[in-house]
Amino acid sequence: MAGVREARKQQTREQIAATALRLFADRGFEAVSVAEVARTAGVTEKTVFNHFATKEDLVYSGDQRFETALVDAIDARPPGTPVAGAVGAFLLDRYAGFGDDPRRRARQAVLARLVTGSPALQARERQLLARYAATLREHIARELGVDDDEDDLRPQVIAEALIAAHGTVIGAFRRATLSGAPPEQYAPRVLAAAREAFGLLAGLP
Amino acid sequence: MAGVREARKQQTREQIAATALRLFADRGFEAVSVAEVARTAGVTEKTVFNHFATKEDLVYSGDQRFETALVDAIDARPPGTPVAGAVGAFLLDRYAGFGDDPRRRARQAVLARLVTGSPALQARERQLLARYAATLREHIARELGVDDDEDDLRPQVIAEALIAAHGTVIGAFRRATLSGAPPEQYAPRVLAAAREAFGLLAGLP
DNA sequence: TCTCTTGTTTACAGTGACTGTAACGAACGG
DNA sequence: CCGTTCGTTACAGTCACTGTAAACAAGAGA
Repeated sequence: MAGVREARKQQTREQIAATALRLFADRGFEAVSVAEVARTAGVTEKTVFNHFATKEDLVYSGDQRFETALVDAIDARPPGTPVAGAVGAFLLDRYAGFGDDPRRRARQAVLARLVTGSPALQARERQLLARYAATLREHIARELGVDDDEDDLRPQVIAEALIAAHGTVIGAFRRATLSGAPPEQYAPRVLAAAREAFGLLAGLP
Repeated sequence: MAGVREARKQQTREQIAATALRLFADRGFEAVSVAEVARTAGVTEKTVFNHFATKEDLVYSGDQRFETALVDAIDARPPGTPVAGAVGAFLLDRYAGFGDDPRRRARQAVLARLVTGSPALQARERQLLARYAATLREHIARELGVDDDEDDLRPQVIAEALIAAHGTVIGAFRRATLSGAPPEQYAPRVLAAAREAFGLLAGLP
């Protein structure tokens, strides 16, 4: 099971994703066709779609991690802590570490430019956020002792409000990143704004 | 300017939209191609795209009305009332009138089936909600005396939370509609849930 | 080592949403 | 009555994405 085959496959996948991100960064998401990504990566177009269901997935190939981290944070919260509070703390902690790693920060900058320039990627992002919210809802429903799929909308509203705040903060960081200002300057400001934003929702759970 | 031309154009547009909705209702959104809509409506595919930018727009052709109603409700609120409260009241009032008109209710049922069955339409709906939220944000920012485009994220978070609650309620009505139960039965329950949901956000502005 | 199976990639053909352009014809304005 | 405007058509093309069968290399078993 320690396969040469699996390794090759993974390698192909990463090769494709890396090529795609480079091309997109150079010329924009819409201006590069999947065919060109495939050609540049040295594979067939079909192979690209065997690895990535949509063109947008080429950009959001590492999204699974965030959701698992979020769920882990919820499951690891000290007993008695409300889910909403744990989520807020988790997110704020994550923002605080924004751009510690320069490589990561560079990647964020590229992503910021891509997403702000592409409606398709924005749609994809909304879809991701909606998925996070759905996951969150289940956890909150459990905590509140609400039978999910019942007529109580509070879990979903709380979940969506938290995720909306998250999306808003992400957007703020993006705008700040694109402004060209040095991160040391804007990071504290945005972080303070994020704290304030989540403070609004503190009374929720 | 009282044109025969404009009338014809409008007629063509409505003819296309009606045909499309009928076909979609019969066989599902994805199963009907734009080419077929055009053929059935007696026009060219290009004409369809001259009137509707995307296939999804064929379903959401009457969306503008909601946004203007929302804005009107905000502008018409009694002085001193917070925007968030006015919006909540406006939405709750709207839900209360849900399905008064049988024709409207039938249309809602069709839409419910279409949207729950089509990821593309769900994406479109998220986009619409995001636009509403953006509009709301501007109004809330003005009320709070916040320079929009500044580092204060509260207006956007409040706006998105309200719109998220709206989306949640819509979804609840959809699920109830699709359950096949009579509206007299589920409407009060969902309405109560909606009140509770907006009650959560009452402390916001 | 030989062989049979399994899984990844390719070649190829096709669908469907959407765009651009030039031409046609009917309503408009004078 | 005539030139212009504008909605529609005909046509050709791009691009994301799918299905299928064949090529080929890796894994498992004898």
